Parts: sequence; structure tokens; C-alpha cells
Amino acid sequence: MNMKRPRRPLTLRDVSEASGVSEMTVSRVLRNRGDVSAATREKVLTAARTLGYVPNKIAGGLASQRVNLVAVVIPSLSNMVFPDVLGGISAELDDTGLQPVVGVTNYSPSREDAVLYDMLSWRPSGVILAGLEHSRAARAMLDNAGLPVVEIMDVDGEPIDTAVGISHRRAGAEMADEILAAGYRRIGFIGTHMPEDHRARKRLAGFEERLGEHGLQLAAREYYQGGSSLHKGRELTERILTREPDLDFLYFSNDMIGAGGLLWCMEKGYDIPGRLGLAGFNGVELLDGLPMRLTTTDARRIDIGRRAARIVAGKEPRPESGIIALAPTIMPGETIRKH
Amino acid sequence: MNMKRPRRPLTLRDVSEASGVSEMTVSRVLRNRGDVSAATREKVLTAARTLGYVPNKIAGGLASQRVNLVAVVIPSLSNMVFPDVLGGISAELDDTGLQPVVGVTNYSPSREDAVLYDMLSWRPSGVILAGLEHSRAARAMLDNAGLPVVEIMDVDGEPIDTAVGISHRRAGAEMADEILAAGYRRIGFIGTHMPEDHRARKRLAGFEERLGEHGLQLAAREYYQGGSSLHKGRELTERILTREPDLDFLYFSNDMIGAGGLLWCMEKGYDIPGRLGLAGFNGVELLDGLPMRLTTTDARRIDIGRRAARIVAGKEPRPESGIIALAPTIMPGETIRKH
DNA sequence: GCGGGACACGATAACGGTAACATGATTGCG
DNA sequence: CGCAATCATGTTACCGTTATCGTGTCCCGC
Repeated sequence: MNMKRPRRPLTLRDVSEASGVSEMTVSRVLRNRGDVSAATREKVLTAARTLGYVPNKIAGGLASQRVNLVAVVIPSLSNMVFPDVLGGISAELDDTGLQPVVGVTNYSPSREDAVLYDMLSWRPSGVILAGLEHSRAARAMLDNAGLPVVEIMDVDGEPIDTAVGISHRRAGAEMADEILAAGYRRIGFIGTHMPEDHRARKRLAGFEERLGEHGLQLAAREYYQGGSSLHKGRELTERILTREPDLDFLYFSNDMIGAGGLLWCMEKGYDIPGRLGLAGFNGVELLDGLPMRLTTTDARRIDIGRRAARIVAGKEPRPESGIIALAPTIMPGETIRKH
Repeated sequence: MNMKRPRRPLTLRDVSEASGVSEMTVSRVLRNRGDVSAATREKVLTAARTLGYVPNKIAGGLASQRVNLVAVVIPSLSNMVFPDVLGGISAELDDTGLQPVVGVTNYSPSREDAVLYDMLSWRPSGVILAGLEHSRAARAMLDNAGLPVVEIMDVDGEPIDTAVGISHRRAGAEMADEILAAGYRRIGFIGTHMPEDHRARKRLAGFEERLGEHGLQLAAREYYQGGSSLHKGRELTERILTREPDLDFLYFSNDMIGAGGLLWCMEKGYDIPGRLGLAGFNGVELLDGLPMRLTTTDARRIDIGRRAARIVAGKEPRPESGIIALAPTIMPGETIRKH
């Protein structure tokens, strides 16, 4: 089609010359803004199309002082947590002209600072970031930036601007209630050893606190490093049950290792949920196909993404308190006995 | 710390005034470019820090005509394929100052055009996109943009600029070889019905072609719509085996449904791999913890990401042919009998 | 003691758009 | 039929940074 390789990049000027109108008019046509007659609109559009012109948002953003990006800063991609949250965000952003841009911190505060700095240097229209714990530097940056900031996933703490999430303390406590009501008493915990995973920490704290209120405490715990996998779930389950064979319940800090543990226990012929009960956290689709449905807590990931997006997009007002707390809901499954 | 809420956003000028040097010098300090004395460097840095200044890449990009972004355009996030590829890309981009920005097309050509248009409007330094099949418009845009374009995952076709991937035809054919060598003869296929998933299509084509060379053809096939899950794997496996009970092998178009099928078959007490063999595609970590290791093909996702990133970053020259074909490698597992 | 590099920094002009206002042509209405 | 409102387009001045070139100072060797 194009015979010539355009060595000089195309600009509005090229389109304007090709269609015989001013650059301003071309700009208006391309953005559907202001009055332009149907005739010139057509002329401009065909000119732009045949030239293969693509607008320059760098220049546009500078001139208009507006950038249609929303920075989304999250700890990890491999976690099954992420795609759901992002799904909710993009679904809600779709009709707003805003576009999410993702940055990953790997649970490292210094990486978070760096990613945030980088994102803010693009002058986005808003920021969505995971967690309520941020460095002093990060808080300062966000304060200075003067744009909507929504912290997601967690509501146990003091938001910079707005928070949308669940209370992980409550999620832990409610699962403890469930387990205790079913009559389990010798409870073990398996989770990641990540000082920076504040949500997992709070969940466990809420869980233990509730046990305490009933005069109980964890009978055993097992920590692991690095990512979660079925394999690791098996390994740790074997380890904890070898060490403490008379545990009657295992609480896993996420569904992936919970599923691994479940598979291992089934192979070993444990009576589940009679002799041994199991529960995870998250509510991931993966669990749907397992031989037995693992009991878990729905972390409301999609809803969290949606509400956060609605707020940065201005579809929904920031609540007075700055906090939107969704209710974590237990998904019964088959790995806790009925009571 | 900051007592005043700065209503006017900070610019280089603010830092320059606060540190008593010109904006140009501040710019030099912040980018480590050109000669600046240690003394003024220090002055400027502290001024920038205390003000909380964050550079404006919109303005910087316009002035320098350089943007440190690499557009990454892929069909899906939920696929287990994606995080690995992106992991390879960011690992290799990390020390280059380049940053990946991800766009998702949901296997829709028109979405791909839109996403590409959007990405190119940020004038990135390079583009990495999945697949070799693109609309005429997309090819034109990429031709015009005059930047490195690397098409990934697949090498069965004509690249626009450079392609890094595996031959899916070959991957299918080699799995067929493996299955036939083990003596299986009544083979069924389970896969997504997605005309736009060209890689799955080519894999199946290579597979069937090889069967044909041995005078065989697929004894049954089952297609599904939408995303892959363990659950769907179970469902389809049940369906195909009910319909054609004497199949002795099932080839799944990905590991997730393969794993679902495997779990179902094990529950039903099938003798695997004796009576029935199974194989998937991808080589995902998930398989590690299953009761039995599913035979699969490693699609070399991390390597593909790395090589693609190396090329857009200029760490590695574009090959003469424009094609870098990695070898898909079969990961034996336990669901095919030894031969 | 003088010419000429380094060195450290500043002034100026882009970069490619858009906001805001200005302008000429048309239209509607009393 | 005249005047104001409306419509379609153009003009001008930035937006915040960087490339390029220019300027002044210091130091070194002959």
C-alpha cells in the first residue's frame, strides 16, 4: 500500500496538509471534540487513514495536562490473586477512556517505591495500589501527586486517600469460628514466611486471636519461602502431619498450597473432613475441579477491582470515611464437617 | 513533612529555584548525563528530594523523542502462558532502562488493532506481540512505526520483522510420534474451539498430519468454548469417553484441561498409562503437584520472553532470517507408557 | 604570561500536540 | 431587513523537558 517508507515520523501537520485544513481541525476530528462539519471530518479521517497516522499521546498529554492512564501497583503476577483484580479494574475502566498500566513489586518495599516513582513520572490520572503499608517516601510521593489514590485488598489500617478491600483480620477470625463450630480443636497452620505479606499476617493474627478467645492456640505451624504451588502444599502438609500426627485441622494461607495439601491427604487416605479438616484462602477457580472442594474464603477480588476502578474513574464518590469494606465470605466446600 | 499542599504541580523550575542552578543543570543531574560538579549534584539532589519532585516523562519523552517503553501485546492474562513470558521479558529488560507495558486482546483481531493503535500512540521503543497473524491494518501500523517488532510464540509463518517462538506444527507432530511409538492407536483430541487461536490450530494440524502419515486419524474430538479450567477438563473427558469408550489416548490442547481430565480418569479408576494415555501442552508448574505427572510439551515460554526482550533491547542482533525457532521439548511425565 | 583544552554551567529553540480565544460565514427571529 | 446567536474553522500561546550550542573559568605546559 504505502510505497514509501516514511523516515520522518508522521505528525498532525502531515495530516493537515494532506487534507487541506489546519492542524487544529485535524486534532478536533481525531478526538471527536468541538464542531466539525461532516464533510471535513470525512476528508480528515481518510487522509489520516491513508497516511497511517497514529496520534502522539506524549505530545497530547503534555499539551492537555491530562493522561488517560491509571497506575496499578501490585505485589505479584504469579499469585492467582492478580488476574481477577485486574479483570475487575479493566471491566470498569473500559467505558471511561482510562487505561490501566500494571507495575509489579514482588513484595519488596524498595521496589514499590521505584515502581511508584516510575509510574508517577507518567502523570497518570489515578493510582490503585495493593496494601496499606507503604514507605514514608511512597506516601509522600502520593500525597504530592495530588491525584486519586485507592489502596486495595486490605482495610485494616489508615488509608492515604481511599481503601477498598476486605478485613483480613476478620476473614481469619471468621474462618476460626467456622472451624471451631465444627468441633475441630488441634489446629495447624501452613503459610508463607513473608514479613512483607501484611495481608497474610493479619489473617493469621485474626485467626489466632479468635482461637485465643476460645482458650486455644495453634498446635503447629509450618512456613515456607517463595511462591506457592501444589507441590509445596504437599511437602509442607506431609511435614506438619509427620511432626504432629494428631492435628485435626489444617488452615492454609492460600488455596494453591491448600489444594496441594488436600491432594496429599486424599492419597494418604485421610478421612476428610471427619478425621482431618482443611481450609484455604482466596476462592480461586482452580478449586472447582479438584476431587473434593476445598473450604475457603472468597476474598472478593473482582469486586475490589471494580470498586477501586469506579472510584478513580469518578463513577462513584469516595466515601466519607475513606474506607470501603467488603465482606469476606466463606465458601463452605467439603473439607469441613457440617455442624 | 510538607506543610503545604502544593496545588501547582512541581516542575524542574521549582527544583532549579530551590537549588540555585538552571533547569538544564537539574535535568542533567537527574538523568546522570553531562558534567556536573559533585557539589551542585548534591545540592540539586537534596532539593529534589525534599520537594518530592518526580520527573515528568511526558515532557521528557516529547523533548528527547525517546520513550523507554516496550509494548507487549498478548491474547490473554488468564492463560497460564502469560506470566512466564512476561517474566522472561522483564528479567531481560531489567538492566536496560526499558519497561514493558502490557495490552490484552482476548484473541480478538479488532481488539488487537485497537490495543496496538493505543500502544503505538505512546511511541514505544519496541513492540512484542503474540502470534504471526495480524490484520492488514495492524501490519501497516507496525511497518509505519519504524521500530523493532518481535512476534512471539509461533514461528510457522512470515514475520513482520522478527519472530521468536516454537513451531507448533512441530510440537504437535512430535507429540504424535511419542504417542504412536508407545503403541497407542485410538486417539482422541480435546481442545478449545477458537478460530483465532492459531497456535492451537497449528498444533492440531501438525498432530493430525503425523497421524495421517501413519495411516491413522483422530478417533474422536471434543471442543469447548471459553477459558480452560480443571472443571472443564473433567467434563469434556467424561463426555468424550462416554461417547467413545475404547479410546486409548487423549491429547489435550493445554495442561489445565489435561490436568482436569487426568484427575477425572484417576477417580474413575482408569489404568493410566496402561489402558489410557494422556498428554497436554505447555509445561506449567501446576502439574508438579498432581497425583501423577501429566506428559506435556514445554513451550519454552520463559526463553521466548527473554530472547524477544533481548532483541528489542538490542542486546542481541536480529537474525538474518528474522526467525528464532526454539525447540519444543517433550516432558515425559507418567501418563504415556514406556516404549 | 599566554594560548588552548577541559570543565561546569546557562540560554534558546525545539518536540507535537491542545486550550482558549478570535474570526468569518450562516442562520434565525422579531 | 438588521442584529445577534450559532457554527465551522483558524491563530496563538503554551505544556515541561532536553539537544545543541555558547560562555566563562580554571589549569597546564611551554
